[in-house]
Amino acid sequence: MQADPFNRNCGSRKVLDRIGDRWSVLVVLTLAGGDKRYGELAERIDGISQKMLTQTLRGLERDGLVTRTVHASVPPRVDYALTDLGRSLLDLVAGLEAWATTHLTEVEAARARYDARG
Amino acid sequence: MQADPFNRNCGSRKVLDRIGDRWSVLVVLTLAGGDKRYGELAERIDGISQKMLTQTLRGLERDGLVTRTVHASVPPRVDYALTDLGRSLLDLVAGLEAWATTHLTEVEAARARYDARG
DNA sequence: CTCGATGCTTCCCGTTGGAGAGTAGGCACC
DNA sequence: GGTGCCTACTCTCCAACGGGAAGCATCGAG
Repeated sequence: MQADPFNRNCGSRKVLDRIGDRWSVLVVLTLAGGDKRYGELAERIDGISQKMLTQTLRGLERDGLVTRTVHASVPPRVDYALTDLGRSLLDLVAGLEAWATTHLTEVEAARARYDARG
Repeated sequence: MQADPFNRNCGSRKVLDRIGDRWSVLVVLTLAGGDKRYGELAERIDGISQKMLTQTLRGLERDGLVTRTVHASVPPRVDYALTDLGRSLLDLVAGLEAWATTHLTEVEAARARYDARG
């Protein structure tokens, strides 16, 4: 069986959904700078809800992209870090970020043009 | 003002959401092979609803990534194609697809491990 | 003995997305 | 002339998803 993201039942579609997820991209980018705590991630990624941060981290952990380390202290401390697999995604998501920032003005210009015509 | 996708109000966040969208990625990949009609896209991208296909195409058109050409014939014919801007995304989304397919087995293994521990 | 810190979890509700039926408009066949 | 048929949507209904806020568990500090 060949991997084919265009087939909705292929596992690669699910993988693509995960790595293309809006929050996953930002979490991975944030962890690029080294281990981060839950609160640090929440602070850096503006607009993410606690529920979605937890959910995204669980998904990334399940897929082997990040590790979750609990320190038995009070108050609790949980560190998240990229795995080797997660680090192999870094170039790609950094590329997405770079594209978004460098082509921002072109996209906004296109948008203005489109909206002007209606 | 510097573009920062981590800020929820920055335009680059919206651009990142668009190019990281599950359906946008698949539409762009499909259009990589040349112009496609609405029905061809719907057929190729397994599992997409008509509503989301229309919505995704409109979004991509608005952002200047694809063009929409209506041929005044009966039955109607509408062709979609990538713009230069859209083509500049190709390497990136092809990279995502490649990552998904090549690391599929690793991700599935990680998932099985995670689920086994629970 | 209450407060605060931290990392969640739960509840409520508005928004989003999927499924499927309906629409427009002219040609083609009976 | 009526009945389909074709394509690219558009509309309607409903389930699922995501945001916001509040609750929970733990233990030391004050």
